[in-house]
Amino acid sequence: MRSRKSTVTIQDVAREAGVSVSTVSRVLNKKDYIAVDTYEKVQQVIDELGYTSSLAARSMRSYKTNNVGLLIGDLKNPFAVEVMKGVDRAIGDFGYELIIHTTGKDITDLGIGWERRHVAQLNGSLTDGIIVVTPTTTNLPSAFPLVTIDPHVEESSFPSIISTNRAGALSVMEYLISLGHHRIGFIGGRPDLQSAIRRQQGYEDGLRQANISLVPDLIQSGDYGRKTGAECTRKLLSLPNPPTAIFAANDHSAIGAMEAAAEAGLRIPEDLSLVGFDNIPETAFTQPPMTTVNQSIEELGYMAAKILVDLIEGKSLESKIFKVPTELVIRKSCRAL
Amino acid sequence: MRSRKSTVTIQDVAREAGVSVSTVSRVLNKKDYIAVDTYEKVQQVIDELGYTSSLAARSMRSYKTNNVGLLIGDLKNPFAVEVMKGVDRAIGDFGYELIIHTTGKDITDLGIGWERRHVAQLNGSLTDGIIVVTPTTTNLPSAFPLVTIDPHVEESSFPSIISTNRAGALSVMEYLISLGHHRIGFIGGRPDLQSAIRRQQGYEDGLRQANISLVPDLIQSGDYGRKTGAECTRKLLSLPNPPTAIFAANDHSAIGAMEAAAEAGLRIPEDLSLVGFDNIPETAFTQPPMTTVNQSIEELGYMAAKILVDLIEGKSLESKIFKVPTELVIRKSCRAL
DNA sequence: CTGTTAGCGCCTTCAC
DNA sequence: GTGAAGGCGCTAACAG
Repeated sequence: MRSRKSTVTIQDVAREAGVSVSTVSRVLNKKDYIAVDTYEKVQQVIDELGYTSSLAARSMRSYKTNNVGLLIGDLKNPFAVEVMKGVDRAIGDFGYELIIHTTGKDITDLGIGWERRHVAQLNGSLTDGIIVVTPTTTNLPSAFPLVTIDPHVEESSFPSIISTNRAGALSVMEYLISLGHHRIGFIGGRPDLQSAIRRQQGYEDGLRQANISLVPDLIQSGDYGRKTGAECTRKLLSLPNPPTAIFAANDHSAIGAMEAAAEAGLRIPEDLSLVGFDNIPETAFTQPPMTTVNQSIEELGYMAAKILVDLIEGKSLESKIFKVPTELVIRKSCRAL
Repeated sequence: MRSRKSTVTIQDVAREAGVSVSTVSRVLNKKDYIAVDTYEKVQQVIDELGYTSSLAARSMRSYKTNNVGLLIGDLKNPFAVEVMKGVDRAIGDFGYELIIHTTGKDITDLGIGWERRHVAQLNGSLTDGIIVVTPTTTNLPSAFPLVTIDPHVEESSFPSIISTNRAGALSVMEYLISLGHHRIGFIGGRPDLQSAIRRQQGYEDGLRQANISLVPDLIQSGDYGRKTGAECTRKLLSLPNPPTAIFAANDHSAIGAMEAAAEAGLRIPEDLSLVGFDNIPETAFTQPPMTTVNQSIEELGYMAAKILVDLIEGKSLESKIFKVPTELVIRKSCRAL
């Protein structure tokens, strides 16, 4: 428990400056007219005492905090971290500040209600609006501006920003098929994530579009992890009729696949073509550099913040779903058959 | 400006449940004895209305928020992001929640006072204590628990966690020298950062310890950036008597150095040995894999949080400076002469 | 066990 | 121009 008075409050400033609290409040908010010397006097005392108004008290009264909230379940998730960077850049551009709230716990350890709780906790007091990253529920308070990024559920009552995972995966398939590949293996991601589902859809759509029939054995379900990527690859390679190319649903799996291929004595791209997804920095340095899909997660965050600010400032939105494009990055892990 | 009543408050719950606000407050805080049926009734209303207490109001009264604050100037700094992950993990372990505050602006655009302002803003209202990453000033409010990570200034009035940059750099030098290198180039980091200064000290100490005289030409001052790393390397290589090994103050510079070496037709490690610092993921994938120093920045964050929690809970500290060890990671970018 | 009372620090009327 | 009073949503004392 903390001692009662250790922060300097507006009262202290008022007393020291010999004015009333309301006068101090006025100079703080630079509104209303104030005598120049009063202003200067107060300002000086503020500096002397190192006074700063309490966010809590202020936001309780003023209903406008100039803060944007960002709710992240789990910082261990690199996706969330990347989003955060984008949001951070955006709020800087738009003149807001950012409050990120996390629990440090594994998202799976938290009850269902945590998102709701945290949203309510921030909104209506500390922040003017909130961005929620990959919310697992639609049941969120709707009284305040709220934007979701990559929601798990298809239909959301809030504006949401999503990455064009399906389209990105499709472009991978088109590329691979244009190179002459027909037997293309797929290493799936975590089945509970929308992104993984969409990427697999893209894989299947690509096949369908080229009239190549889908071979269930060629689809392995992974978990976005490196080790699992390697395992899936081993299974794929031990097939009686192994694939000539493998599309991994994310770069980590793809790196695992690369390792498994090396173990099996296979050269990339000569003996096996390989494509990842995400364009994480490591992919530029693998041997050979990996062809992958850049999805600019950071851009997702930026756009979310931009839209939230529009919402806060009362602008009307053109749409409810905003898509951030993905883009194939061709490097050297694939070859034409 | 927001409409007056869009959040459901404790008052609403009280009215709906037919009890007083204090009763609601009691069931919220699970203290004091309450009749079971009253408890259930209130709890039910809370659920129905989806009520959540306002962080702002609560922390204004209770002086204990169970939140730890983390002040980060600039999320573009990977160091800060890594620290953040460690802090996040720690607060999860210790049962706190985390509030991160950033401005999204370039740290250089902010006045000197920003850290002070933000600390005051969080502490004394929202958080029970604060961690400040690489503070540039000692002039911080001291009324509340506060821990700094890698402060720019040598002498700090707060507990600080620092990385053993000097020792890590020294171990690099010992390694290089044990390999028979005498002409060792150094690519410095941003001179305004303590870490950079310390690493350079380690370089110089290593030389001194082995009785190798310091050659000013072999020391290039960089900025932790990849491009600058390449430039410095070009200068180093064009010396009449070029170094046989280069120690770059961070991995990004080292990767730049690798590129410059390739340009010059030099093979690593055959023609030039190279060591970086930080152990960023990319270094495991460079060609050849880079020898570097692992400094576990994440661990810095974890320890900072641990110490802050001790402080908050009134435990006494053994010391004021806490060091997190660094460790040489030997890969394949160096060879014996 | 529960209601009443008093603020936490601040901003916003409304007077003067 | 400036001060006094009221209340934002909540918890902590004190009665009952």
